[in-house]
Amino acid sequence: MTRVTREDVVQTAGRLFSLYGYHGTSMRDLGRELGLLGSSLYAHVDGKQQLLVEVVERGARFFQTSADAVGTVEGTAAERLRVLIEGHVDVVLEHRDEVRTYLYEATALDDDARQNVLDARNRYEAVFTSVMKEGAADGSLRSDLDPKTATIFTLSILNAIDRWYSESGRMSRKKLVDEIWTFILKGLCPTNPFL
Amino acid sequence: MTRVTREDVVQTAGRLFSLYGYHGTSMRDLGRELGLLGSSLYAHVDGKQQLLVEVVERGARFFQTSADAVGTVEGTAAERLRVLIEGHVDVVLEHRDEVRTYLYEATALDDDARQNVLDARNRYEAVFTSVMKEGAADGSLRSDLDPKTATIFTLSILNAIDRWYSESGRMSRKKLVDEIWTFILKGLCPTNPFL
DNA sequence: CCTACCGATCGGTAGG
DNA sequence: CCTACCGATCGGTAGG
Repeated sequence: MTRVTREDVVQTAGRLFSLYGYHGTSMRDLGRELGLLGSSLYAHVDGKQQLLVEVVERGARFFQTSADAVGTVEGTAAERLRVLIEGHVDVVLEHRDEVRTYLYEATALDDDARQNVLDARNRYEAVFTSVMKEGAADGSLRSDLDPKTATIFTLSILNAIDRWYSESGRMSRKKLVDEIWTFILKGLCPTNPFL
Repeated sequence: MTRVTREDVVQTAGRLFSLYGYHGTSMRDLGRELGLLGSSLYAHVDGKQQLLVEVVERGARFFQTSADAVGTVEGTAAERLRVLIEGHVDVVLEHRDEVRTYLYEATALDDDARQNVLDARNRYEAVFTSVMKEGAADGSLRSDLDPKTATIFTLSILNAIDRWYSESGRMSRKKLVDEIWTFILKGLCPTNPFL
């Protein structure tokens, strides 16, 4: 690495935060990873908390960008849900460090920034919930379950992916999405006409 | 609190670890919470890492005890799965601090203890996977899905409960289990004969 | 369980 | 981006 940029600092911070947590990462750790002293980082950033804010904001932005794109998708609500799920999986697997930090280190944020994260999560969740409601209306999804609860269960599966899935394993990303889709749509029930 | 016991120390450590993380909790924080100095804690425990090990082990033990009980349940695999799910929900909601520390702070454990946690998780997961396989065999669950993947998805939903569910909210614990059960069994698909 | 303390490490700054 | 350093805090110990 010839020259450390601010971008390098933020990215590496994301990696260390996702691996060891915010409180488990020192500015000296971060500097060492980049080949410079901890104190030299302050030429690039204001402080440690700013790094966390920036990494977490990136995580939030990736998800929101994915959700925004679904507004333009034509078709049934079920089709839009499929697109939402694909987008979520892509975000998790392509921005693992930022996503992990966003999901698990937000508690280390100062009050204002933490509230922003909660707001962002609620906005993102609301997109899923809307689609669930639309699905009940257009008949492409069940109408008798609580859309909010269904959203939470769906996101629980999606957010946990980074805790077990490895792209180098025997399950491809497409297969992963298919498995999720089948599980969420059809469930474990055996006497299902779609089998 | 008249007299601080070792049990008080471990329990309070669990609470702080679950709230602020292992690295976000100092021995002085823990002492303050108990009304004594950080250095006084060493009359009760060997060190901070020992506290983490103990809290995490409790989390693992609660889950394993729940899973062990299902071995005695008669009936179909689907019925045993339902019992496993009820047990998991009970453990999460009755031992939130230990469970959160078990799930999210295991990375702060020393190598040996962390390996023990991974082993314990695999043992517990294997109970679910066995039941999924039995369900494929006895016809009470679908036979065309990967039992390992179905286990992961189910546990993803169950483990995320502590991140959103509040016992003081409008959803009772029984209703929660019912919602999970319906979602996992029947999915979001509308044209289902069980509706 | 407190007093008094240890060496190590923390986030961060001044000045170049 | 380094040198040199700051006050604060860390996990932990000796001795009572």
